[in-house]
Amino acid sequence: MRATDRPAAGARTREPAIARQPTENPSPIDADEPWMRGLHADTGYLLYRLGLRSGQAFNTFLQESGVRLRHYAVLRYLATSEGALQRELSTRLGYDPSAIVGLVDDLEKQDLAERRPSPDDRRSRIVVLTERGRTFLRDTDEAGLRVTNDLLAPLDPAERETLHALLLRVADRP
Amino acid sequence: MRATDRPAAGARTREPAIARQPTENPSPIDADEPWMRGLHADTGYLLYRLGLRSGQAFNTFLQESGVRLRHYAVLRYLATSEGALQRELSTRLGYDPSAIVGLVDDLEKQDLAERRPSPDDRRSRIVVLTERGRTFLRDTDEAGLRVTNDLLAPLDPAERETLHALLLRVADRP
DNA sequence: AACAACTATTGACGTCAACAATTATTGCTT
DNA sequence: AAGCAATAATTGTTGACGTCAATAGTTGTT
Repeated sequence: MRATDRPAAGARTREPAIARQPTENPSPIDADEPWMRGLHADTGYLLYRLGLRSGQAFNTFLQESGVRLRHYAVLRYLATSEGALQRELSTRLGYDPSAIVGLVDDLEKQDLAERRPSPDDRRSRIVVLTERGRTFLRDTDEAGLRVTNDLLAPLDPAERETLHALLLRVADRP
Repeated sequence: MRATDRPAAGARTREPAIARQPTENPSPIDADEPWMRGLHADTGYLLYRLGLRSGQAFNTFLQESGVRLRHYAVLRYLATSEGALQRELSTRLGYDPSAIVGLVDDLEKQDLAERRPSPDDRRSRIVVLTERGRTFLRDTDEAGLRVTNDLLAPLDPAERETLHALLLRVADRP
């Protein structure tokens, strides 16, 4: 990959370039200069954009359930760990501690999780799934998978597997 | 205010997990249940999370430049299309029309882009890059690539290529 | 006993996405 | 040509979200 070669490509005859009538413009990506490559040429931007789309898809799926993606993430994490300190939820899920407060509040209001005092440290609260939280996860699991499958529709199973593995590699480093 | 905490917390020793909330789906609790797989088992969630990380990385990179990721996206789009209606920016970039207004406002304030009246339709404005916008893209291009490279550090070039191709396939369907 | 570090919590501030409503303009219909 | 639906840009509002600062209660250390 070219690192620092940007040798005075200037002299771009500043064409006025108006009135393109671009209602159905098929993106003329003939980049004679590197800085004018399209947005989709950047993997980071693709990730950003697909992340938004994925989050939206998940949220609309969860919309009927009363919880949102962030709550769902907490629930799923609790399903694997069976009890977690709020501080742990914060660091593992990447949310601010102050955000965890509200999330657990909401989950408690819906009887999907509950706080228990920690026997070791009275500062800490241990958040655990309730029975209703468990059945909620069980009932929504299938539909949740469908959301992802929908998102990855253009890929065949093998490609999805590859994508997942690559994303995992990228993600696994705090 | 820690007055009334957990009133009747008496018999809560082990949670024998009897479904007192009879759902219409009486599936029993098996050993390894699918609904308790980790969050990272879901590609959609991985995308969501990496998208957030990518967006943050881009924003911190752009922070010094005075613009943010959304502005940068507009600029990059303008670099390829050389003039676009705000409505076009809205649909192609996925932002709400009302968001485009503020973005173009900001870009105009910094003399990175400007609105021009459309000769065909007086309702429309054509947004074009200014000369300063072009040099801005040219100057920040290299650092922008570095952000993505940093994000994809765990992957070798071939894997990045694969990932990019897969993401492109997923993204390309409006 | 005093003090620094930590956990959960609250509050404030700015960003951001999703909608509804408004203004100016266009195109269609009659 | 006059009325009317559709459209482009804009304004405003609402709620979600991330970040940071500050606080109360608690722990461990000195």
